Amino acid sequence: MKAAPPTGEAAQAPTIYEVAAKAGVSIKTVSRVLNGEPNVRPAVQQRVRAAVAELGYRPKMSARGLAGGRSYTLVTFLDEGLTMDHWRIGRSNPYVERLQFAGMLQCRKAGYHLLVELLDPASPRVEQWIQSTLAALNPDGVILTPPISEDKKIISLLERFGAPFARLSAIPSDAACLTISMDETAAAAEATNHLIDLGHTRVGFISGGPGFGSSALREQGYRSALAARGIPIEKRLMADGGFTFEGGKQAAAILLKDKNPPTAIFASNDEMALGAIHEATRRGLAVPRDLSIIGFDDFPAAQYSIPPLTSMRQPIDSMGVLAVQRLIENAAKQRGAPMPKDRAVVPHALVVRASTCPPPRTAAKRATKA
Amino acid sequence: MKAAPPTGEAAQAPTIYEVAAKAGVSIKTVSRVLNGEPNVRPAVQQRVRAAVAELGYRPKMSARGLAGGRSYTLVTFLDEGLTMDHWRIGRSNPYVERLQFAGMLQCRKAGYHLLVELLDPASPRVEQWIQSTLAALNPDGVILTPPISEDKKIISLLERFGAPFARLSAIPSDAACLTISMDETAAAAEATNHLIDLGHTRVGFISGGPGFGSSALREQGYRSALAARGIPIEKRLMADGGFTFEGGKQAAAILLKDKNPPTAIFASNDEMALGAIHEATRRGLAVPRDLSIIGFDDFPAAQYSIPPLTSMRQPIDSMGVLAVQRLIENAAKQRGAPMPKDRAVVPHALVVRASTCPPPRTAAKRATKA
DNA sequence: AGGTTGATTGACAGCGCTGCCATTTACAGC
DNA sequence: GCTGTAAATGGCAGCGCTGTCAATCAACCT
Repeated sequence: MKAAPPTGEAAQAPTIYEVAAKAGVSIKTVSRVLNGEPNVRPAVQQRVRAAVAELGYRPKMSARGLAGGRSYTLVTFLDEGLTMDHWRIGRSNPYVERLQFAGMLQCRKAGYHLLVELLDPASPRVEQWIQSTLAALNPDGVILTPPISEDKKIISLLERFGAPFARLSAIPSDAACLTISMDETAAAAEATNHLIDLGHTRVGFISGGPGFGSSALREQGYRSALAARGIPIEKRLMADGGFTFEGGKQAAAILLKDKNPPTAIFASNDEMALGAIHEATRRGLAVPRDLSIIGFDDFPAAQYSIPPLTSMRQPIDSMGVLAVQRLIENAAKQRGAPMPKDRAVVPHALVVRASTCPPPRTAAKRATKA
Repeated sequence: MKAAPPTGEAAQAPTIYEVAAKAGVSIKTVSRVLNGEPNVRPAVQQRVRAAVAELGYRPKMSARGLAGGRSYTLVTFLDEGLTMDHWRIGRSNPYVERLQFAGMLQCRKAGYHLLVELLDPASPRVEQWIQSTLAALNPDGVILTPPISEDKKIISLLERFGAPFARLSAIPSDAACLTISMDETAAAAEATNHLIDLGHTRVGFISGGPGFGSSALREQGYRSALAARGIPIEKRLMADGGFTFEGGKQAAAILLKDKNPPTAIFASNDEMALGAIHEATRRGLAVPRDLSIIGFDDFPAAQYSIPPLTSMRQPIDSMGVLAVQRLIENAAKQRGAPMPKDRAVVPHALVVRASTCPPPRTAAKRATKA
């Protein structure tokens, strides 16, 4: 009487017409209830919900996307080169894994879906690629992971295309987007202080590669912590590890073969810290007895290393959840509108495990093999 | 002249109408070219492709999905409980990670997208949940991972709903679907033989939990290998590790505290093998000198353990690629039709690293602490 | 040359939903 | 009781594509 299904056949999956018929309302009212729009009497809402439940109805994503402009989809862009490298050598990428999963769980709560795409910022056709990808997927929001989250070109492209996006672990810029990160500098300083508090004065530092904004920030934290304690900053106590396990190993090798090696090393991510432990162990140094090592990020692997790694936690899960939340909120509020410039700082925390302790009494006692 | 965009305004993203106008053909012809349908003159194809390239056009997924019934989307179902457990304790799940990534890469090639969903087989509303999820997403195919791939109920549900699906690492059933796996039994036998060939006669076995079809198969391979060599099968040389690190540790503890402990252990997955190494080391046993340990799966972590783990490779990447390929082929051939019952076996391979070697001369020489 | 077949193309109707606008209904206020 | 206003609904036109089927065109027969 109110509305009839256009198809006279028993459909495989129920459509909004069936629900409307069963509830005795128009499809538009069903739509209202489903989308939480106001001005539907409680009694009617109940009837609709009952019909929905009975039919096991769920609106078809593609139909919603086509009609409403909202795709109920969020996309995460990963750096193609970085990801493929990880992939080839069979290393997992905890950052991506945690982020993706946390994001997915959060999306689920809102009936959203999270897609993952690889993006090669160096490709000559990035612009075209981004445009067509956005067109095809029509995502309600985009999540940028490092190092892409720091890429000026990508950022301005996304801005130009008017896509709401969030940048993770990045230095705030004045782009119209949400930037989510921890206070890298403060956290790095705290990590360094942990070592100093333990009694170390020769504290080595392994930095990450350029291209990652956090790299510079963490180094700055290290420097400022030393400076604040009146400890001189020595170039020979610093080496680059490019944020990789191998790089960390090599950097540690350089630091440790010095005539006057550090008694503690702050590696600016866990992978490098693990590499450093590996290298130290290989050289016959006991960690932490002979050499304390602290990492950064507190990736899952940190708790299972030997010895378990002391690290500064970067709350990736929270960042993922927050990004998803805000992106969805934005989409719900004003479809298609870019996300207003904003900044969110998530709290970090020192996680003390077994890879750090006070320095050995006599530094000379250590036996350092070539 | 042939076709005009229905909207008189400059759209944000180009639609098929713009392309058609620019190429001077009807939208249907553009559609044909884009979908590789036959019967379009080469000259016309070229014009269309040029227009597509110039505009950076890509068909909108939702429109395609709505109109054609194909969503260009594949869904992977993960076991909710298992996944959440991994998640909470901060362990990564290499199986899922590799599968998902390999699948994603393969999807990309065909313009497809891979979604990941959590499914709780124990929920009283699974049926409803699956139905509505399939309705909402309308995926062109579903990938089932263990232990869900073994779940009778889920399988029959999927069959009933007519969704084409692939089961990974599962024992073939007579459901209308593709079953992809390695020859678990043969592989397990080969792993066992590797140990026997090395000279071991007391070979322990750590089994996985029930619910995983591969668990029984691997144990069978172990048994048959021993039998084939005339080595008696002893209950005390076997323990259950539930496919987890902790379980592997505990199982190893049980095996090693025996009066006449094994000189080698075959753990039926890498996680347990790593746990076994951990336990052995904790007890003062050197791996592999005092105790050889072989794993199964050859997960990425195997190559980074200390010592690097000898393992039997399960080609998860290939399985993911294959599943995606076949599912897409099926969708292209006959939209909506269930996948014909089929079986694919992917090749395994022994990867010898440093955790296995001949047994010690005198077993009594070993010092086994409680 | 007329007819026939098959290749090539276009017209058009939806797919299932939401946005916009019209309509109806419910309550105030006077 | 009668407008005025806001709350509740319904009607309907698409969103951008693909499927179906009809129309056109070219080459091939007899």
